Amino acid sequence: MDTGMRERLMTIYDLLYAAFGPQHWWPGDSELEIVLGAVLTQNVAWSNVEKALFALKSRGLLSIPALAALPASQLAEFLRPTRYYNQKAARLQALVKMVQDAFGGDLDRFLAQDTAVLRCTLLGLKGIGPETADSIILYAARRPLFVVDAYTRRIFSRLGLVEPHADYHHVQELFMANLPADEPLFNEYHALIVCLGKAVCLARNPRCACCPLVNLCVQGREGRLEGGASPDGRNPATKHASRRNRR
DNA sequence: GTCCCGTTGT
DNA sequence: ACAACTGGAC
Repeated sequence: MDTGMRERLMTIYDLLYAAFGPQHWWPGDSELEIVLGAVLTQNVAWSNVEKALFALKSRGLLSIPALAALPASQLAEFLRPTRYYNQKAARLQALVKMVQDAFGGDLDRFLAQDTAVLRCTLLGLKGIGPETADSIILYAARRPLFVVDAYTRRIFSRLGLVEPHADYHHVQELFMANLPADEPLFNEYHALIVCLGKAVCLARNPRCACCPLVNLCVQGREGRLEGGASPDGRNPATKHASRRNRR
């Protein structure tokens, strides 16, 4: 384990924690809610996921047998706020039916499987890719797998620690090879990344002026050096400079 | 108009 | 590499 890189990753963690505080993830009352939320939040704002989960909860449908028995078209209506509602309805039902058929509807027993086996089973389902699988494993099964999402890629490529188009496994290895396999740490770290990603390190107009990591960041530093009084951190000089710095 | 805790099939 | 899936909040 590269102690220099470990120090850098922990410094970033400490700065994020100081800025945003503990996040207490996953937001949800049950393991089933975590699993459903992990699928429903794909490419959708969490506020929309909450609407869908509330629609199910208020009708007493937050159980594996109830979800499995629901007509797909009716489930899709409840999932409408989460975009791709037809796809997500079919995929959620495939998931809950698998737990019902292969594990007698016992979600705890499904989640208690060996981590590698669980991951393969999840990845074998349509609609569950690496991020969703790892979210379920970290936040519902409570195993120390680092979750990589679009925010992680964006933030850590802007920090200059990964290539902009590095694949999922490569980014995951940056964290897992340099940090202790500590479930509470991975839980909080990913939550803090999401916090920074949605409030500060935005895709088009990053708010570098109020970023707790600005002193560690290639883009943020350039924006500041080149007269980046620009509150949104976007000016022609910044764009040009960051392009020049790419490999 | 911007942004969103992606995955699949071409 | 890229389109399809295809809603709501600020």
